[in-house]
Amino acid sequence: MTVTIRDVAREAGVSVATVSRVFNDKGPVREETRIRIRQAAERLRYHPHGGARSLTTRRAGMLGVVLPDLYGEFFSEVIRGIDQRARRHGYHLLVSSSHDDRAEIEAVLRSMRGRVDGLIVMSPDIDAQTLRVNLPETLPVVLLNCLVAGTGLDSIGIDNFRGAHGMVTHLFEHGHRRIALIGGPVANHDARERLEGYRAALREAGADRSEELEVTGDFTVRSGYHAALQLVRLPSPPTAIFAANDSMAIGAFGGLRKAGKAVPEDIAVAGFDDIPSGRYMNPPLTTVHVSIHELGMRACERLVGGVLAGERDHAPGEVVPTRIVVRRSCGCPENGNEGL
Amino acid sequence: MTVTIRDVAREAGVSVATVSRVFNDKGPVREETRIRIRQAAERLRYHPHGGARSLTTRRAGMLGVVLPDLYGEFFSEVIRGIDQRARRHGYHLLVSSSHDDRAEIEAVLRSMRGRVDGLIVMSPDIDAQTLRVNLPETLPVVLLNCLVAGTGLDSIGIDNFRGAHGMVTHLFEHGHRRIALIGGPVANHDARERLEGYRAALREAGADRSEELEVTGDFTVRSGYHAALQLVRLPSPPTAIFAANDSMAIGAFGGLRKAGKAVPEDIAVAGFDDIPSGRYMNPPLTTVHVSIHELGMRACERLVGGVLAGERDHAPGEVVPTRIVVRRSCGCPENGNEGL
DNA sequence: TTGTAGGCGTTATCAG
DNA sequence: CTGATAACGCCTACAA
Repeated sequence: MTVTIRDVAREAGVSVATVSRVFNDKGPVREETRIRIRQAAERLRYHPHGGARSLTTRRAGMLGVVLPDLYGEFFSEVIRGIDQRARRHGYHLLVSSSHDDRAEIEAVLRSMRGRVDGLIVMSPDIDAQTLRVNLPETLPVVLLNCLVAGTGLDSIGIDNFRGAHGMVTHLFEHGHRRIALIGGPVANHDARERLEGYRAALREAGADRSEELEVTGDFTVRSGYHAALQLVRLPSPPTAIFAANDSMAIGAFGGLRKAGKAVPEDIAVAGFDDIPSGRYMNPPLTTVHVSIHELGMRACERLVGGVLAGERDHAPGEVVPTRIVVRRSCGCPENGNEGL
Repeated sequence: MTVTIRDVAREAGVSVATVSRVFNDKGPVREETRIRIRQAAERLRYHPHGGARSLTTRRAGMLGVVLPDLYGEFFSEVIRGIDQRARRHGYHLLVSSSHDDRAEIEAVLRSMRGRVDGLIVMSPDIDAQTLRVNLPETLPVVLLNCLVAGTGLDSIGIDNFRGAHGMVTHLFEHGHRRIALIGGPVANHDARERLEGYRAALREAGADRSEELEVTGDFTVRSGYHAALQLVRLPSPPTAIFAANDSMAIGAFGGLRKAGKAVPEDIAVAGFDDIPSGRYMNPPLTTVHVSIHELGMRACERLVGGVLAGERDHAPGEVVPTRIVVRRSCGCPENGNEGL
């Protein structure tokens, strides 16, 4: 059916070993026969079979990426970061979304076995135990934005606490006393850390803290919209809203507009993530910048570093820093040139 | 090193064949031994080796996706659409960005060989000839948004001409006589079709047509920004701007704001693609809706249909339709409930 | 119901 | 420089 190395060998009148040498630039081959083999291969339209190759070399040249979903700018960016680094090291990406379904993620992990040299897993809800059971011990893994609780697994994440803490403090310093939070899903790791950062900042600053100021969303634009509506209807509404991600902040824009409130004149808004479209909003969105792209790159470097070097002594739990980007939506004087 | 089927067989005191049967639910196995094998496998933490398996079964369970880049909402959406369909059919995705570098795309294609059961290729600039040469004949391929010119390759794309034509006509019908275009890269297939749609509509309507109204961008926000600036400075500036994609339209928003022009009061703006963030702009962006997600799904279905059925008689060149979505940025009365 | 053996397409080790 | 040949990990007739 398919044309194999054997066919080429026969066509060129040599052994398979020699053909293999030619296609791998390994070992000596007389120039003359090399050419003959190349020609034979071309004539037959032969292409080496990657799968078979990796069976013998014990190297797949492939990195697995498991994400909860493939939706939105965050994932797009993280994949891009990983990919960029991966190809630099000669790897391809095997991506898969798990939809956070436990059975499905197990299936995904199993199917990765024997196809990838390493794995980057982002699955905010899955417990690390499930990971271990479904993976061969020898497969290097880097966790992305997950709980690390005691597992020996390497990981990398965002400095959520500091980011949220910093933003809330910023709002406080600019006069806001009632600062509301539109939080993410309670089960989500990042969301929890951002919530804690928010609370800690409020506590330290001595600002209002009440349950009614904490609304829970699910990271979607829609949920931000509704949350904002809910907040403005409060007897004593907030003067500032901090959304746990940009999508919800953008949704909040819509809700506030709907409610006849101007941003930032009536209510200040800030987000988290710094997704690309945030800066093109009107007003441009103040947010906590996370270099998602860099997060992906670092995760990949970490994995490849581990794979190649077989190191086991990274400090597990690397955290990438965040940075506050002040644009117009919080009504504070902008501190940089974050325009076009 | 790694634990293989042989180890399990030994541990359970059976032959490899029996172990294989258990793991594939194929052929009869006594319940008792089945359990014994399962336990042995668990004890040894055995996981079947996908690569080896696909070597014998001649099925990789994997679909290759080759994209020019992984940047932005378009690619994110298209991958998502493909993935959703792929997993429904039991396939995983092997994604790779080619960066439109000819040498690199060849490397990618070669490395896909023997790892995937089919390929979805989006590479607006690569000629189909390059594809053929670098791929085994037997590998099913679906082209995405590419030139199809005579190649026997299956393909799917967007109805760019009709979309652009429709939007320009819409603007004309609402009183605009000087309608500018911010076009995409000349080498890009979609961009060319959109340009033609724009010109045809202008011609048919009898609106102004002049070179100065056609500015070339590169599909980035930044290029839209500069293009808009250039257009407003014209001696006789346009009353409407049609950008060949949403990103450039969003950039145009910025440029017009900078120039002190109000959208849509001073100048109407429309885009193409209907990326998610467009609807959260202020004003919300009028655009040509393309179901990118669906584009991905259809491409995948097409591929899988071909792979499974071995059909060779699709009508090649399927085109997914577009739809005009009127929001506030063009200043026309909205025709639907495209709000939140 | 289970085992044996050949093969999937490559690479790698040794002899020639 | 080149050629046999044994892996690589698994599946699948065919035989028992």
